[in-house]
Amino acid sequence: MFSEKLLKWYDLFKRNLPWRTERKNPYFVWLSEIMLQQTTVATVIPYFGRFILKWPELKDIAKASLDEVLVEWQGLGYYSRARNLHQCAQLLANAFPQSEEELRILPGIGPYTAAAIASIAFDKKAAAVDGNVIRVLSRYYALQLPMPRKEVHQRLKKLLPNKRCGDFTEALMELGALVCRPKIPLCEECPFLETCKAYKLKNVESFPLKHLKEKMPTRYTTAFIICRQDGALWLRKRPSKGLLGGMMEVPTTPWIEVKNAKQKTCVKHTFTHFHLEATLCYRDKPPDRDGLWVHPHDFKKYALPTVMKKIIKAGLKEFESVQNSFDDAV
DNA sequence: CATGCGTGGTC
DNA sequence: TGACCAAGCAT
Repeated sequence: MFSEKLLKWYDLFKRNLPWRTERKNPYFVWLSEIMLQQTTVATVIPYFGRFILKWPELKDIAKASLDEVLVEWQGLGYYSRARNLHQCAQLLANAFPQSEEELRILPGIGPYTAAAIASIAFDKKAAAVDGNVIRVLSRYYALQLPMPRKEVHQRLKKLLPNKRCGDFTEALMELGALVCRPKIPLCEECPFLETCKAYKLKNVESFPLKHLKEKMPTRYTTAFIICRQDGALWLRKRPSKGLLGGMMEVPTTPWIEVKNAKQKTCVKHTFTHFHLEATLCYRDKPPDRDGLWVHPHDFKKYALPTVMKKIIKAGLKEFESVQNSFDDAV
């Protein structure tokens, strides 16, 4: 029996992760699942710890402002998750629904997360299909489909146990993360070594089929380091939707795919679907009224995405050396 | 259904 | 250094 063998393995090898508490905490499960979307466990752990320290329960984060949530989320990426998290907390305020169907309609909760919360937090019989599960079952059944998600979902439903559904969901993902890894899978340590079709075919790593990706374009911009005599920097808030929605930034020229030959790239950063190269430009007066002065000491009060932290760091460093050489000269 | 949406680690 | 990857969702 698939589920029995998997659960036996899980009991022996599961990790102690901060959201895996003895008594199931739906708030912890929800928060961790949102954070773990497209994000590694190692990256999530410190963020999760800070969130539950600041907001121990759902009702606590429900009282927080979006800006407060974005400040704690800064650096984690995919900022729409933070906006949806905040909205979801406000909608619920008190408690989570327990069915996959009711969870599914909440902001930021899609098919995977709904099934994951229903099973992990409430032990409902729900099939949670994520990247791990697609990889594990694509290999186990040697699925040659280019888009195996639907097929994997059908197969997974038939594998679900009647007891310990939550553990089963976590176990399958844990197997994918620790043993049935994308690269260099540890097949010798896998409980399904003898029944895995991909292993029998001796090409485990070729599953699931990966489609070639288009090369990412590079966009170019000039970022303005607008620094006042007292060291304060001019920042503004980005529009609430889209790329880095609701986060703070230094003013920049439009990000376009045309390189200005004369300018020298100071900061490079890669986003989901393009590279960015930024040139720095120094000013002492803001271009308009859209923004505010922020002292470096107060940066932590504002939600700055990693790309802007890089630009500001490079900008202030450069500014300092310019100032110092000026000071030396006089 | 394809595209937009971050970041840090790894090889 | 750069390409690829990691517990998806919204539109």
